[in-house]
Amino acid sequence: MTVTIYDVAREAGVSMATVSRVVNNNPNVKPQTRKKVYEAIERLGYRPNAVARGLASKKTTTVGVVIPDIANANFAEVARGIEDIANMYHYNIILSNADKRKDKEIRVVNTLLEKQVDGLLFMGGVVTDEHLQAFNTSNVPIVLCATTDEKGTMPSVDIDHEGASFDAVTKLIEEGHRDIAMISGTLQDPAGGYARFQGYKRALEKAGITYREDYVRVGNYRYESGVEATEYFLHLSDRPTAIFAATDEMAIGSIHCLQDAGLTVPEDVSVISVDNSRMASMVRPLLTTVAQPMYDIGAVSMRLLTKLMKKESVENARVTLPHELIMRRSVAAPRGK
Amino acid sequence: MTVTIYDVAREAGVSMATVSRVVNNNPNVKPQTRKKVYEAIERLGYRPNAVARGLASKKTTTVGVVIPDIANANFAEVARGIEDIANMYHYNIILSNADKRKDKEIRVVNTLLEKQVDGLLFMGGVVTDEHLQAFNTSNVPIVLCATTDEKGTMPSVDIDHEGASFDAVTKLIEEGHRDIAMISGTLQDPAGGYARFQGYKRALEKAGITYREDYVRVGNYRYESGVEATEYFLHLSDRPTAIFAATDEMAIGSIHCLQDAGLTVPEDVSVISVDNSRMASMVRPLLTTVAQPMYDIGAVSMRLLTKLMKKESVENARVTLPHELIMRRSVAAPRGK
DNA sequence: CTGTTAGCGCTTTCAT
DNA sequence: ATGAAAGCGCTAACAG
Repeated sequence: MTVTIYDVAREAGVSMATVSRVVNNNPNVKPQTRKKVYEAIERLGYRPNAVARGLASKKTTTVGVVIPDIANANFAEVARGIEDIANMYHYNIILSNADKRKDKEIRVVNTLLEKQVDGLLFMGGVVTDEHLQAFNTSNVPIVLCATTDEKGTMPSVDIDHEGASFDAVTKLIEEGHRDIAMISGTLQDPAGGYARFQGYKRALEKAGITYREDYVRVGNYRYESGVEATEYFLHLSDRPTAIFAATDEMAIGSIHCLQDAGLTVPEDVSVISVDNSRMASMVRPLLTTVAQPMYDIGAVSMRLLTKLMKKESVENARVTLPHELIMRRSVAAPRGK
Repeated sequence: MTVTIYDVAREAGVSMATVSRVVNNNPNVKPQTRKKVYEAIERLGYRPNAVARGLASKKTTTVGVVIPDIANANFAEVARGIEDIANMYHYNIILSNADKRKDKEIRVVNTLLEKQVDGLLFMGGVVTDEHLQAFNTSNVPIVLCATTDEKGTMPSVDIDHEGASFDAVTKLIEEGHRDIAMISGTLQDPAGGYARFQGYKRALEKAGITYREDYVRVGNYRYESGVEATEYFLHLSDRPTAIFAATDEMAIGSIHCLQDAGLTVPEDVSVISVDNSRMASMVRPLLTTVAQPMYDIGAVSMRLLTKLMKKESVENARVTLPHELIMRRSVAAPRGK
């Protein structure tokens, strides 16, 4: 019922080996023979079985990608970068969602490895010792994508979260702000959370501004937590003149909360964030934010992985991509300056 | 170097068959033996080779999902629904992006089939005869997800795009509007485009309102095209009192364009759309929109696929999920009513 | 409850 | 340029 390479061989009057050569574009086949084989393939509607091929050749031309949350626009963008480069090098990708849960992440890595992927891209999230342990059992290369491990033992591609955050807050300071609040991500998250918080603190410190605990609220990256945090700030006796949000989405929540309270952005309160998601251009006022090159993170990490899979030498297996401040309309000098 | 089932067998002093049985949770193994095998597995760090297993058993416990655009929030949501149900039934999924391009869609379907997926979910986009032809070569079940084929020959789960659109426009009419413009998607797209346009026309017709060509602009589903279309409407001598956008994103572009022109929504112009994406709650005013159950579309289609894969009988292989009007703040009666 | 033995459909030496 | 034959690592009768 399924037509195999053997059927094609018989139909074309050649051996399996020859059919295999034709299918794999091996040049050592007489054009005439090649033609015969192609015709037989056509006639029979033969479709190579990638599973059998994978078993025989020990290569699947497939790379596994574990993504923390497919519904997250940032990760989706990274995935696009991965896809594009994977296509270019003729790799297929298996995208597996891991729900940002450690147990599932590890399970998914193991499943992918069982499926004999030729390489693995591990995206986002915290990389614990348990992760490292799972990674170590692999005999195919793995690169971290949009995350890094503390130890620095794995190949990885990421941006400088701390620096991006530092730049955003510094911009506020340059505009003359001193009362700067932050809507942070969870501090357990080393990249989007902790690092950005550290950048905020460092910028303050450098400008000689004393850090105030009540100027920091921890959010969950979502819109709602942006509005909640901002509500809190508005109730403070000396409310901030500027708000730095760890993500665009929280920043937009913040802007709307401000506006709903009758304040105008940026005249009354400035808002800045990091991400530069598409939504940043879909608010009024347009959001000033630090752009992270998500697509590039995907592309570069996939490119790195191809090198590793081909056992090419790589000069630098831990790359940090540059970020950039995108000036739009949500930041201005504080009132009276 | 790679440890195989044979190594485990030797280490545990049993046969390959027994190891296979414990790995596959076959009850016909003495607990003691089972234990021995588990220990050997542990000691050797054995990881079953899914490729070999797939070849031998002719089952991969993997289903292929072709997604038109992974960066599209709607599709991502569908994917989540698929994922959740797939997990529940212990299927892995291979997510393949197809860039909304027909050639790539067909290529991707073939690749997935070569990889011997046990079933296929084809998401979004137009289903042409060429698609049908590719689907026909498959000997595993395929279900259309968030789309249908005109012919009605394939299993599918979708919503009633025409009806959703009709309901949105009818809401506007009930509020007293008669001058209703539409920002449509491309008319070549049968679901999000053409069907919604038809719904608009039918609602108008039913209310005895004459259709005006200059009240319809074709957009590309994106924010910017919402802005552009609305600019056009604003230049009309008798500008509409309400705007119906085929997607939330275009609706938000429309709202912002209106606001930038000094108009207020919904007092001066009402705006309604269909989608109910998360963004609908991230604008001012909050967007009134018809909700499509994207997650459910994914979940239901995956569930349907599992039945098909198990050759269970299904009563109805073409399901239409209900939509629902979500009243928020972007619609009001026209001025002077 | 356990072992033996054929394959699954293909790639890959090794000959010729 | 082509063919023969030996696996790849596993499952699935079948036998016992």
